[in-house]
Amino acid sequence: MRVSRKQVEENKRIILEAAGRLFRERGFEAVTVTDVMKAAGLTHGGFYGYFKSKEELIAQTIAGLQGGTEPLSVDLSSVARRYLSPEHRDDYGHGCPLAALASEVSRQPGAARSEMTGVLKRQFVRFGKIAPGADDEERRRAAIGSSAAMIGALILARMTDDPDLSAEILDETRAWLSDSDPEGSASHRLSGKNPRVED
Amino acid sequence: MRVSRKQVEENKRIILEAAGRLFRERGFEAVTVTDVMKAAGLTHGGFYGYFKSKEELIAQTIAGLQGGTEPLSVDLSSVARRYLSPEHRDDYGHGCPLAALASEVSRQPGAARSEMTGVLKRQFVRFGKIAPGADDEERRRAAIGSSAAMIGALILARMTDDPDLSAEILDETRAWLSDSDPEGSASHRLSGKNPRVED
DNA sequence: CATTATACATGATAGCAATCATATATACAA
DNA sequence: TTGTATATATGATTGCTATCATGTATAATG
Repeated sequence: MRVSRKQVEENKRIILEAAGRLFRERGFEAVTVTDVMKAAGLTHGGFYGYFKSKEELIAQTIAGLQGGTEPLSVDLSSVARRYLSPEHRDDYGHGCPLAALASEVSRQPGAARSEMTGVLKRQFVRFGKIAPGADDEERRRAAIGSSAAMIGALILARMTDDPDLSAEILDETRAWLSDSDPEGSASHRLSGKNPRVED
Repeated sequence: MRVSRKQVEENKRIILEAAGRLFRERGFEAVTVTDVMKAAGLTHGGFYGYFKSKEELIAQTIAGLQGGTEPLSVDLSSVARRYLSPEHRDDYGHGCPLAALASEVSRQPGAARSEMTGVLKRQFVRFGKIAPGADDEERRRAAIGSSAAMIGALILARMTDDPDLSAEILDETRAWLSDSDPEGSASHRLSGKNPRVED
């Protein structure tokens, strides 16, 4: 049965939201078109009215996964505390799309990769604004490095079946990010001076 | 036709090697049993003489993927230079199993996860021996943090379809790892003092 | 050398998933 | 209100993949 135009728009949003959650939870391949439609409260048949193919669904889903675009108002240290928390680790469905999907996207066709590249570029810019560093170059470097460390740590913490090791990865990576150099000075990578953040 | 026992042993090694390469290149799901057997120079039928299931093949493949167990004789900085090189980035098939497969392993059943956990633990121990730090605790922290950063960076560099961004991720993460704190002191995370490494 | 066990090939089987075909109910236009 | 367009449901279809069944050549064994 036909539904209203507003409902169609709403349905598309619901489908993309369901896909975003399911893909992050189970990956692209393990999620079927039927799964997505069912999660959206519809049946599989209507799918091709919305998308040309599953491939297109994947690309559009990634395009919609861009986290908030408003500037972060906290320092990187707070971001790391939340990012590297057990809660985030255990919540694939609502967590960081890069940690959940970057590996799979590597093996996806063009559109998915370019959409996810957009997500990544925005992430670096956002982080660059709050990262410590004397100039823009240093801040961008810190944004890239600490993003890689956080994403890598989350992936590893999710991978292992050893709960102690998983917690250790989160905790030690967080500490290592805040830590400074091996001499134990007071400098902190993530909480150092940053001209753009007021205390 | 039956083959010699030596040949059987050899065939199993060839199958596992082919699987290791194919899985890292394309992931577990995209590689079929037939693909693996063909790459090993056999046909699909014989597969179940070697493995109870594809799941078992995956677990045994991961078990065989443990990189060298001999201690690293270089410092972390050299390791990072090779790990974060374009050559490693482009060689999925022979590269780091953690970067290629950690995300997928998260969604695999128990055996695969525990085998990969073993790979990870050994990696931390190996890195801990050459990581900078005043004591074992600091060195382990550095091993975990820099592993996470390198693996995360490789995953992101492989994901993006923007060649400049990909190179930037590798280069900046390497520099960030060697860099010290935001104040620009002379300390270096990866090349700092390490009592166990002689120059 | 004769017998037996077995590794591998060929060829099902069964199930699942993407995609397509068609029917129907209903929003929308007139 | 009437007619038409279309969103969705139901139900193929097609192709792929894991797994199994069977035959056969040949290594092992005595």
